Amino acid sequence: MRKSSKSALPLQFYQRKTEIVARELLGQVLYRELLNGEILSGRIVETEAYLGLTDKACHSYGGRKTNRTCVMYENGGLAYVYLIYGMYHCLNVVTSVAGQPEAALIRALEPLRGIDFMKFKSRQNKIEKILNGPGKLCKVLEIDKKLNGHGIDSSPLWIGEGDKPSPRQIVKSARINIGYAQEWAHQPLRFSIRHSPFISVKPKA
DNA sequence: CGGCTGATCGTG
DNA sequence: ACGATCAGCCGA
Repeated sequence: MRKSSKSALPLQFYQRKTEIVARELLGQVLYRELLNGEILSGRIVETEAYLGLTDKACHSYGGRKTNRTCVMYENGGLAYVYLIYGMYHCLNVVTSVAGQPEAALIRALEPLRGIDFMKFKSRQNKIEKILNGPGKLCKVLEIDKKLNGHGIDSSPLWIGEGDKPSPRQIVKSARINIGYAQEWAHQPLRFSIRHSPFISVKPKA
């Protein structure tokens, strides 16, 4: 009997302040059911908050509403998946309420279920390096634009309860690779689990 | 370990 | 043109 998505977090979880959601996503578990029925999963260890209209690093900055970004304008709880650098995808969860185009980027996971298969697929034997980056986790979990707009509370892609870190285990730091965002570049909008070997980039001291 | 580079293409 | 990236390669 396969795990159902009944354990998924309710969509209301995402319809709150984006920093809160990004922080509380730490420790929760992302599930992906593949076409062949296989279920892969990983514990979220690193996220980033993107704060919409005023955030120069956010795709919806200044109210940009395009084919790519329009899902961010929906109510929280949908997947926002986009292509980056012509070759990778990034997975976000839309946060806040309709008209507030904000999202939380899932940056790294601790592999849980389907580890052998994920090792094989990523040709990576070190468990810490299988899902430690937004592009890598999308590749291994087969997440692409076909999942854009998918409700994150049901198969084939959902998030369920996991082992949450204590408040003191949560590290806030600057977001990665958004140097162009000027004063927003150094805002502490990245959340990670302290000392986790599964994160993408170690926060500075 | 840290820094640099090319790959590759949808979006604006 | 450029990017919410990554693997590979280089030098220390």
